[in-house]
Amino acid sequence: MAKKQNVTFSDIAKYTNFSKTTISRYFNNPDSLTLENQQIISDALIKLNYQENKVARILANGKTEFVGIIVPNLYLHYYSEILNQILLTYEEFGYKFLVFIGNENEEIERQYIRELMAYKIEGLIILSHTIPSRELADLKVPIVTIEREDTYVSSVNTDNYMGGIQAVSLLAKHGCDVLIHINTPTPESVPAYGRIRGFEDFCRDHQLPHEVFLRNLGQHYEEDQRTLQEILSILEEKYQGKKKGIFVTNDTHANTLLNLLIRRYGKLPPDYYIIGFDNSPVSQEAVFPISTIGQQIDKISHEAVRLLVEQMNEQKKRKPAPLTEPVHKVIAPVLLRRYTTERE
Amino acid sequence: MAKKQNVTFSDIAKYTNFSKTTISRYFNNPDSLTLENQQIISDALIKLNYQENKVARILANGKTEFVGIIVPNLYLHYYSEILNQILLTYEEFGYKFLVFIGNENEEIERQYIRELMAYKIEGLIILSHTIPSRELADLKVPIVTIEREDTYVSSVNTDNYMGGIQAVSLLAKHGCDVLIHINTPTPESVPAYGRIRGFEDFCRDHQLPHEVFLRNLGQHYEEDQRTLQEILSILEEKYQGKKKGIFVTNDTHANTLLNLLIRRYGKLPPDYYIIGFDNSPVSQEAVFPISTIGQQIDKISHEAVRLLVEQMNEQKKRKPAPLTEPVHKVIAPVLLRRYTTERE
DNA sequence: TTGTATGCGTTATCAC
DNA sequence: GTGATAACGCATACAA
Repeated sequence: MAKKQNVTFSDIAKYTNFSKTTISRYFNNPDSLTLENQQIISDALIKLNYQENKVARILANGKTEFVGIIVPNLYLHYYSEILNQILLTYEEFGYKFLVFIGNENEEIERQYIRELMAYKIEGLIILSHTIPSRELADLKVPIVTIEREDTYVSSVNTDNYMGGIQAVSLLAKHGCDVLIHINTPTPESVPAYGRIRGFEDFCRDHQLPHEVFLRNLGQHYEEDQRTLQEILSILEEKYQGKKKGIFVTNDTHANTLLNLLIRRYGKLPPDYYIIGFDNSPVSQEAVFPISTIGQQIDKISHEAVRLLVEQMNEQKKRKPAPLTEPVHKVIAPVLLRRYTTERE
Repeated sequence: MAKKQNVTFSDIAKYTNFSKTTISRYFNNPDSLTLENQQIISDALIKLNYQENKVARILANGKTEFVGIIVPNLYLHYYSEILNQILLTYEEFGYKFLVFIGNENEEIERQYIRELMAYKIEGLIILSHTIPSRELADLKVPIVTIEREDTYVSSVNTDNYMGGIQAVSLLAKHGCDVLIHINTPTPESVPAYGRIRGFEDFCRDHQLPHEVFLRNLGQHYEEDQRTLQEILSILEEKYQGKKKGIFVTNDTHANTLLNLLIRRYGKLPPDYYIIGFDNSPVSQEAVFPISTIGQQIDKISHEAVRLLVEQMNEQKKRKPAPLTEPVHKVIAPVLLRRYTTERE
């Protein structure tokens, strides 16, 4: 028996002696049919083995239910977990996600965006840092960014400033003699800069001895390790005998630092207090669980999609009233005390 | 000035005094136009600010260039890295990816697949374990699975058997008195079962004392830690004074085991040799770098997409000749010797 | 409650 | 090298 082409509304209409319109209505507004006729069509669908075609539907009604996502990478747990949580919102909102990895290349990312636009995405979520928000705002699509420069577009970010305060104040409360912050050089326009500001403001306000190390980290593990070892050597010499409270800007680097100490001393020496940021798995799975400022990734992701859905729904109205001002949502971080600050 | 609707081929045709057909050709077969006319159209596109609409193109020519992916989760680095590598193949092959998180729920995953089919995906990559390959094979789409039961569908897997052999033979070469394998209960149909077989075959063939522990791992870190601690207690008692070579089925658990030893002894005791599996970041970032059997995730992912593209291209021919037999590709793992086996 | 006619934006077929 | 016309499969205004 020759393989038939795809079954369409026409076939079903012919088979059931209804019109295509009625078949369409069966899917989009079943209540407008009699129960009896619903049953007839329902049976026909099974008999003919109908497979719906959403592409045709898109062309007809303009709603793709596609959302584009551009992530810098999935190597960092933070990004993969954000993506994880975003994808899970399909259950709640029904949007399908077209995902691209950013490549850190502006021109390539522009091409990705063009491609996404060609597929008529209804909204866009951006985590990569390359394209300025000024440019993103010009795209005629609702946009939400997460933890990146967001002057001209809506966004969801962790309250990094509060996180910085929480971290350093915990260290201060434990009576550390000197407060250290280790971070990478961060532009002030990036939300994560708030961690540095929070740290510095707190120390200044409370007149506490402190020092900030800004070094390029995050390229390769071995390199990061060397960089952190250098910082450690400086600390050992400069603050010998003092109780050192170290706020590291993420758990991965906090873990590297912890490991350097353990390799040297077989334990975490009593004059070191460490706290990281993110609550990524490594903070729990370290030899000694690392205190950290936990980002609520589930909330961030959910809020980002919710915000986007809101704007996408607005677009679907007869007379859409797009946002006049970008909306910036801020999610509070959570302080998690673990061994590296609470071991006495 | 009123916002115009989307610019279409009609508008361009009108503007340039060509027909829609010619505009279409400009995109799909530019060489069939004179250079002069190409220029005219090219200018018009810019002047009118044309944005291409691939949805309409899909409806007309049937090629969506969509590939569906179902991953169990992105929490495990293995999965997120596979996804990462798969997404990167966009550069090479141009396929767009619609990604779903599997949820470990058969019925939900079936719904995801229906949704993907409704969007006329050209191919499907499956990493989740819930739906039997027998059922997957019935979908009228090219399919490739990765590291899961694959009896009736094409697949790409690591050579787990060889990996098991490599791991245990390294431990044996170091003169371990007893060889231990820690794993979760694994059905024989899952490729990862090869690790157990490799371990057992090697030990049997060389008549080496050995023991396999099959325990439920991978739920929660604390629980895994308890389970591994129990195993450790057994080993300490049963094989006291003996040189123990332990092959753990993944790096995460190998790291947990290592941490338990370090917390107790402040170092890795000389009678313990440990090797993991996967070469995930944690194996490098552990206090002492963990030897491991590295999965070549880049190769696995690339090969999976390549295999899929091959089948998708076949489908596009006038008279497609689908595979009569599923193809099973196997990627060799790589032995990585690090501190936990090489520290003397 | 159901049907008719038309449109969505592109590609394919067949002419010229 | 270019054009007219008919698909592709569904949704929607309007009519009945």
